[in-house]
Amino acid sequence: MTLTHIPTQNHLLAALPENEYERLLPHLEAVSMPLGEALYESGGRLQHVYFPTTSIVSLLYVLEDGASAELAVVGNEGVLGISLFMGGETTPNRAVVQSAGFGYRLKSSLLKEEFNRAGPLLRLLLRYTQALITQMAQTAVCNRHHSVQQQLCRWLLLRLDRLPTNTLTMTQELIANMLGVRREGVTAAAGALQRAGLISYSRGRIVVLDRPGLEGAVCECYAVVKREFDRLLADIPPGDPSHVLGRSTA
Amino acid sequence: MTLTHIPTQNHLLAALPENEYERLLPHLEAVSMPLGEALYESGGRLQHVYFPTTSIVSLLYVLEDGASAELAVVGNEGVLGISLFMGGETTPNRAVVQSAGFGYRLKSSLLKEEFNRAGPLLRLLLRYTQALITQMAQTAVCNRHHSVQQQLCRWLLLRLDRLPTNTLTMTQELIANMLGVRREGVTAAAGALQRAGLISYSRGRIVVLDRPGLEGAVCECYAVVKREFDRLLADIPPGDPSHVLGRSTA
DNA sequence: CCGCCTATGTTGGATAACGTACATAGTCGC
DNA sequence: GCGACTATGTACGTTATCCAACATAGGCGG
Repeated sequence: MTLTHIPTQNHLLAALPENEYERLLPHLEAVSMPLGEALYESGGRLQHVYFPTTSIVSLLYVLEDGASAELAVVGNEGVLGISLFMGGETTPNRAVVQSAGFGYRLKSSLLKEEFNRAGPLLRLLLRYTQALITQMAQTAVCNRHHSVQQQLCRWLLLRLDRLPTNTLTMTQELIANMLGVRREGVTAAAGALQRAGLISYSRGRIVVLDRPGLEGAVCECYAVVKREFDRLLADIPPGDPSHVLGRSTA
Repeated sequence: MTLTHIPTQNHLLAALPENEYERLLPHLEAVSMPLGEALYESGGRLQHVYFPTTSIVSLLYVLEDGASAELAVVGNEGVLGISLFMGGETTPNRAVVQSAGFGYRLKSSLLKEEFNRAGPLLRLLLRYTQALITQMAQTAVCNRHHSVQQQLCRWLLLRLDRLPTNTLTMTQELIANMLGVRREGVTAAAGALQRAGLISYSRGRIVVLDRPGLEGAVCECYAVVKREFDRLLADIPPGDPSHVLGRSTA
């Protein structure tokens, strides 16, 4: 149970060398991240960077007319608030918790201090940022060229990779907001996937029945992003329990 | 004439403190960047970062089926090859020269050396990278929600900002590749803009007649990107001639 | 000047997604 | 169990973009 509240469940934190991690540890504040919470708003100033452990956060852009689109999704492989260390302080989009859970946060001032050491944390965060850039780029291309159904598959798989279960809690209405399409479009695409036996859903509860099947129905965009994340964050061990325990008891 | 070959025509280089700039100067190699040249291919390893002075480069993503889309455009305000300092070494897209001109390049090894100093160059490049991220994000949203005509306006204005003239050399076929739409779609959109008296074009030569008019026809995406670039790179002086001469004669 | 090549213009039909409206059907609280 | 609410399903016509094919027309070389 205590395992659900250990910083090294976040892959970036877990990848830090022992001494770096120890230095950071006293400053990492465990936070609950409830569904729907906005970590930051467009143009808003962040006070912390967030390292999700069991939550999933969506980077959304909301247009003036209210239409929206998801730019990227961040889970325990990543961090929120890159504009703090990139130097811009703010960024013109929103970060909204899409799957409730926990995470750790670090005060902006502390992060910058760490960053100025130009040590492993900097290299790690920049590497992750490049992976995030790839995800955003792929989203741009996918938006242009692929069908709603293909994009829905990509969307599902990106979340599946960041969850311990094969069940997602998310209405078609909200999915539509994120894909930037109408709700009916999602209904049609989801219906087709259900008829194909790949997923099953009812009232906001989506169960993935056939992951390989989904991977067969998705466009190339998913694999490209996954491959880049794997490549860029290869030296970052995913939550190895002994590793985690070793640290938490140290 | 010699002014066309001065590194400080690139805004990033111009923004470096005197001593930093002087240290870099001997290593900056002037290069011609002819139309159509690929600075790097998808997944290809870069040997240099490029600082355009009079050229414009397009970051393109090419899908497996040959369809393509532009992710961002880089001119004398920026730099190409961010994956070298972000740590990924490669990136899954192409960089193609869209408007012939000149630029300067810096060996990858030298850049990393500079980068490890964690000085002004690092901060500058990261700041620029955030601006680039904004441009890519906006492209993703624009692809989803705005019409071909609006996107064409955005495309034109982004280039206009990076050129000393109001004339672009680019066929509708190539524009279509970059916007990720059909050539006929560009013909239709360009025709409408021409009838509205905003542009005039013939055989690959586009003249912008009414820039304010274009700005009225463009979607919000252009202004968002421009505002972010201005904000993030505000302390970076655009090519001030005396500044340039002062340095080049120093 | 002529022919070729390339850029642009136009057409007609197909498709995907949109906007609106309304129908069904779980789920929750009383 | 009943009503209200919310999620999902379905239908309509509209629009934007796509695909394919072909028509003009500028520019360049011989």
